[in-house]
Amino acid sequence: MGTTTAERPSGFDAFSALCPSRRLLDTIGDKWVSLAIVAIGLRGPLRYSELASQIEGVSQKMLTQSLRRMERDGLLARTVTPSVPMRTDYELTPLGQTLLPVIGHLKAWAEEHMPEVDAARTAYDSRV
Amino acid sequence: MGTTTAERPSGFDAFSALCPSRRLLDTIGDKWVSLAIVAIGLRGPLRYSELASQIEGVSQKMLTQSLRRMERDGLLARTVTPSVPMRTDYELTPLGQTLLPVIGHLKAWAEEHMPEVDAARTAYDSRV
DNA sequence: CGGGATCCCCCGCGATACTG
DNA sequence: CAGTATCGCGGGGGATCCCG
Repeated sequence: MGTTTAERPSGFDAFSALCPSRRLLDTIGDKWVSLAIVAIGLRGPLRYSELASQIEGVSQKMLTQSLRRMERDGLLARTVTPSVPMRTDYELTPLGQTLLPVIGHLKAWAEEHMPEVDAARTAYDSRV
Repeated sequence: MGTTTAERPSGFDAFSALCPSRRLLDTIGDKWVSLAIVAIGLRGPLRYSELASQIEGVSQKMLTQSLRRMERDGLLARTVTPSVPMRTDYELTPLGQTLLPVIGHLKAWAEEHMPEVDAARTAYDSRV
């Protein structure tokens, strides 16, 4: 409020400590959330176990927790098929789909610029 | 390596647990890193104190830590002017500038879609 | 298969104090 | 002004067990 940021037509500003958009920014920037969005977005609806194997190294707890939060935030839809054994599918909602390209670029940036970042680190570490 | 992800010309894949790009993804998705990138990118070179006031609620420790990591990763350049009192300016490197639009969209998405997310949360919480 | 519930440990992070 | 160093705790997150 006090500090004038450029324009923010939405009325939300992540620079503000108490603005809810800051929390949201933190959520969508999360590692597991990002990978889940991209995985589901690229591969269509995915089952829980497919997500777990796709996102290597994610613990059961973190995966479930992330999926729940994303469902609550309206980013993805959960469909349970009560067969035996049961089956659960996750897919992006229209809202989640608008986030896909954004996060897709983030992940792509990390993969594309890894060599440059590595070089920068080596240079930085060799100094002093 | 085992699981085939689409294509990855770079050879890096954040879905892989040990791939360094996963750590990088985690870094650039960080709240403080994101806000710092956007702040510097939008306002030109900024001094330490300007960043601190711009990014409300960030602690000295986290701000310094984030800036150091970003400098090491080649995302921003640090210029120290040894006057009295001293002065330090941070600006984006060319590499950091390529990241700016990506993170800018992330922050913008959070601010623009906050109402929809809020509505989704209310709907979710009212069920059960 | 797709989770929920618990335990527990580690360290991220804030608060505080000091320095060039 | 722009940091560094240290302490202390809260909770994020892994491991484990169990259930529908």
